[in-house]
Amino acid sequence: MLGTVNDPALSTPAPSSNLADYPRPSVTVDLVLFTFAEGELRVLLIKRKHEPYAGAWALPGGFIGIDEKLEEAAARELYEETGIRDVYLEQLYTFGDPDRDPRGRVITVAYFAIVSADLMPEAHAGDDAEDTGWFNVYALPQLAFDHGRIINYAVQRLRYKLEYTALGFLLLPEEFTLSELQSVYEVVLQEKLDKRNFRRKILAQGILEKTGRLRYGDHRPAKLYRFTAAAIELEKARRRFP
Amino acid sequence: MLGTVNDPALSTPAPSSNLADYPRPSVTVDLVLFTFAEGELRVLLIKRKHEPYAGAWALPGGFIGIDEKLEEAAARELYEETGIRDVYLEQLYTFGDPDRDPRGRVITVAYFAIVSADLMPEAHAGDDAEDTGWFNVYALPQLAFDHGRIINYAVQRLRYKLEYTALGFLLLPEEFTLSELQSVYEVVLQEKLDKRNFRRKILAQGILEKTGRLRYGDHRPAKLYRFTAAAIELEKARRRFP
DNA sequence: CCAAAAGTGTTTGCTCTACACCCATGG
DNA sequence: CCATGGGTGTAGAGCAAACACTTTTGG
Repeated sequence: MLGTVNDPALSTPAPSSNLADYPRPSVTVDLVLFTFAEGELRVLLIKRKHEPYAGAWALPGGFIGIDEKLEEAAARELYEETGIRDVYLEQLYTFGDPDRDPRGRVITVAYFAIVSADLMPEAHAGDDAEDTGWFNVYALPQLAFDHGRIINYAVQRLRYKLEYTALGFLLLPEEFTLSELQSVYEVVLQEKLDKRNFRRKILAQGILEKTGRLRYGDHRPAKLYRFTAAAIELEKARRRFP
Repeated sequence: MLGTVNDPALSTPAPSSNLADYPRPSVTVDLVLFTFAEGELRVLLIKRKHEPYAGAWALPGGFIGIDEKLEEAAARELYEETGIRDVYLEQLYTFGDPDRDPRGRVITVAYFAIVSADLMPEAHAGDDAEDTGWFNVYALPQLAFDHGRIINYAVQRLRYKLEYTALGFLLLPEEFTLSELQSVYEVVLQEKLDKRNFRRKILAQGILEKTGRLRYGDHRPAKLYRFTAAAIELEKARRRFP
């Protein structure tokens, strides 16, 4: 039999169906962190410093601590590898095919995360990363492990969330124009939307308010909006797949 | 350092960021298997033979094999513990709080499953179970571990699936009356539906066909329907959260 | 013939879609 | 003054909800 019961924090002596009777896989968390900047839907990747796949781009993530909740591990790994904190986080899916990692059996619990472009502190590479970068979701480099598949899955989830909830605001800065918001929807859903219908629908939900400020650009200035505090609380509480 | 790399099927020698450097949790799969019988939404439970929680009711499940896909492990455990095979199966959520199992760190990947009442062979207790039984979801006994929470989560997912897909048929026998189908929706969604609107909507989808047979009961006989083969394939392929 | 479940249409309001022109500013 | 994106309303179609009575059988 391989391994031993390795949790010092728990006391019950192991009885008949002993954990030690079963080989144990390694378990990691990986994060798909989205943001929206310069008209692109972007995902955060790190360049791996170590084998396997040293030098390849991969999702931030790592091994769970033996006394750590899964979501805590996800938040910790993100912070350690990139310096980013306080993002919207929810569990995505668990990927566990036996051959997904050349080192052995590694099961990964993938998390889905969103950060606004303006709250996004400059990502900086942590210990396990040579570099970090934001990549356009529709133009990704070759990825380590099955991370391409994980990102595809996360993009589907994001589309779904945008169609059925108002979580789009998490991707944008605090203030934004309606055209910017529409652009988020168009880029994520990959379809063109009618301007008048989009505005009517989004305003009818009563979750936006004018900030009173204007964005000055090359031409006619646009009114700036923000999501109301009430709407933000409501959406965060809702989480249809917590 | 605890443990060793324990996957004999894979060959790459472990390089720098070694799996052996991290303590490994145990990983199990648990299944929430639903069916619908006698007007009740029911879930399959087994009575545990071993500690911890010996004698308590729990979800069928067990440790994953080290070379086994997660979904395969779920199907295998279900078969071993109950003799049931060939069910609709999809991943539900991964529960991994550090204190959810008194034996130590055990992460469980929960699966969501549905079987028709008629295909359901008599469940028989396997090696790890003293007994098995179908329980009304709305009248459950005390459950082992965090299995109550897992079932709640699965019921939410089932409601969701019924509202947005036509997966209700998986819960019923091959032939059923429209009133029986409506009753599935009412019991799962916990709301009363209008008979005429329900029938119109479900028939408009074009996924049902008359079998030509009738169900004779106490009173006026009801026409029997089945789902068309095309509709079944379509729904299985769709899986919005695969 | 009575009890009980099966079966059947219409009206109304709401939501979604398609669609085109004027406005305000910077250069 | 012109180029550019910002901003606005309406008509028609399709969908969802409310609502009550007749039919068929078993006992």
